[in-house]
Amino acid sequence: MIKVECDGEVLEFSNEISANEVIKKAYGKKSGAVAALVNDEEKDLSYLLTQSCRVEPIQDNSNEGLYIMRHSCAHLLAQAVTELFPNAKPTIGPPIDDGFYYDFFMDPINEDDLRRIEKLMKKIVKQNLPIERQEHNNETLRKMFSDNSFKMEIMDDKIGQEVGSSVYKQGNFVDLCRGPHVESTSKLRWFKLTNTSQAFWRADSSRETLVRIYGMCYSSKEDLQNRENLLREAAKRDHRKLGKDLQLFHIDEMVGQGLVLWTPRGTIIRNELQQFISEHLILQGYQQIYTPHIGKLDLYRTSGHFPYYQDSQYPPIIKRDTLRKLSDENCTCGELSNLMSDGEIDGYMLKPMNCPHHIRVYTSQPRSYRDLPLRLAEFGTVYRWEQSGEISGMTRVRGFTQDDAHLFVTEEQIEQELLGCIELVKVIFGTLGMEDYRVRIGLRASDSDKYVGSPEKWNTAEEACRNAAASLGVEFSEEPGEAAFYGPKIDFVVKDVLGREWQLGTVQVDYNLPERFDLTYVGSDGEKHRPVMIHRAPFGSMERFCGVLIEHFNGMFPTWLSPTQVHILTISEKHKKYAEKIAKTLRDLALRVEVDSGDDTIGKKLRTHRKMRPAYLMILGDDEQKNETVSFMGPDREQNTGILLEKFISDITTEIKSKL
RNA sequence: GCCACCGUGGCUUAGCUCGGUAUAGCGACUGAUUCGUAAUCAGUAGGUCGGGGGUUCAAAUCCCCCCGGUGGCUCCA
Repeated sequence: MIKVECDGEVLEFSNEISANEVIKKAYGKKSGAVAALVNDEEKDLSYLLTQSCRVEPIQDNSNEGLYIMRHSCAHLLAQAVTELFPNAKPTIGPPIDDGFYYDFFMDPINEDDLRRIEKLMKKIVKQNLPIERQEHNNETLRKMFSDNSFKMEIMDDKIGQEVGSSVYKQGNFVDLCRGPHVESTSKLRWFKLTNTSQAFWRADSSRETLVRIYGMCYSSKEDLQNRENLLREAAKRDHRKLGKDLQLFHIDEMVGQGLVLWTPRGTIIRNELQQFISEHLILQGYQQIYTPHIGKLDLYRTSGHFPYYQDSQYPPIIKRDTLRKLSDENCTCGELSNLMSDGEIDGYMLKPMNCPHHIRVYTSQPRSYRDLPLRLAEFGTVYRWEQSGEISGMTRVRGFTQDDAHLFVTEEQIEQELLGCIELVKVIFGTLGMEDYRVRIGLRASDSDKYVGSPEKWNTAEEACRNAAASLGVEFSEEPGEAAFYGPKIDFVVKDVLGREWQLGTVQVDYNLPERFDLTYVGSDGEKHRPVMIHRAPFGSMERFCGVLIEHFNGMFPTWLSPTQVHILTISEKHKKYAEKIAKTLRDLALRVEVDSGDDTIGKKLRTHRKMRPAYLMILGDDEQKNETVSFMGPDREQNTGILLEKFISDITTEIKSKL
């Protein structure tokens, strides 16, 4: 007698019975179950219950259920691929957010192949092939997959020599897998293959290159369509598209990859943001500085950025005389590079970060404990040679301006100063309504020796990071191994419309550079002490932040940020004078105003100007002119007719001042 | 950097499979119109098809190289 607890009731069976039968009995035939939870362990529906236990269904629309379906869908993909491309070797195929992927060792495929594969998958779904689990010992498994070195490698690592494991079979396709899976291919109706890419076996670029095929998979047609709609909508607010449409920035192939040209309208947004930050810097006791865009190689030899990070830097600038001399001596590029690394040749480098310059501002004067914390801030432009394939719009570029600052502090001041930094980030994100961000604390990896600074100092700094994050009531995650080699950090990560995460603000503790530059301050004891540095950039970079902001606001910026705040449209040309008069009044108040008194119809003008998404669209005609009023549509899209100009002015200026 | 795909006037785009110097709309400009809430009418200008090379009597169309973009991979001190 087997007693099975299911849906709060205890059912009794005289013989062993499958989880599926029990669930059907308790929940009916259309339970929506794709797998079962047997004593809290995920099992196939076909799993045979041989003794008393608890059973619950895993629904197809639950996170766990979707995960299982997506995993099964990956198998379905592999079945189709191996049928169409018999030489393809399946490697791994996990479920991911919204779908799945599978990596194959095979020749690259194109879009047509992808559609052929998808078609075959649909056919297999219709065939309603049962998906069966089989248990095998290690020896048998190795025989089964002897022609697939990748699967063999997985077995070497994961399963070891002794233990047997399971495979799943559908039709003629068998895959090494611990499951569970849906019971039949017919359960996998709502999927779509999305794209292919190249990946490396074990994410190691020195290993085999694989063809990765991505797909999405849902439990219902509606969910799949919703996802497709979401992606379509997201594409519309892509900052690269809006940046072009709204004339916010331009990236020109003649200027160079990843080099942003800020157009007049985009520059307004950037300036407003910088102004906003500057105000808060003053409140927090920062001092702003300017430093040049280049520095001597020696500066970066001291900081350690040269020659070690050469791959991600623009090549150095060598003096003309030196180059000429070396050229006369038939010096090769390799020799030149060595001479630079050795310090025998000097030159200049575009700065890949601002810290060394700021450090030299620190050392320009003797410092005492009374000077600390010294907070030096700069909107500093840096240049990094990002891989060409990584560059994208404003979010990943080769030249960008950080809202950077370096705080030189005593050991005891770290926590207090971290707190200030986080507060600043919080104010900025709060003002802009960016509530959907996460805080990540990067800590040491326990097993690595790449870190500089004593373990005691690290403990203090890590604790300070935790306390800073916690005391502000921000939710945060601790991630060991995410720290920089020179100190722990707090990162602020936001998601874009497509769910991709972007790191924006960052706060980092640094024990390394003070050491390398031999920074000191005189303490109250009259002795020299080593300060600690804190790097922080609440926006990260102006480019990335604006890119994310464009998508966040869908191009409809709050009035204080809007490149053009009021667009004045006239009903006919005879209202031109009145429009100019209103425009002048508003411009005198430093409002950004555009006037369209052309001969288009009002309908046409509305259509044209709405495209630029100004904060206010103002319409002026006979009624307004006669009564000295204005009519407008504001950010709320509501029509306001016959409003006194004074009222409009007081409302819009209040709105701008309070950054609503 | 790697794999796949893409690149036609300011923007969107037809043509490319089966080679014979390019299609339309928006925008711009000119004129008419002076109009009350998502496209007034007519006309004009503007491209040699991302760049270079090759095949050919002839290339936007076929081949090669390069540049740029998109999606991923890898990377992000």
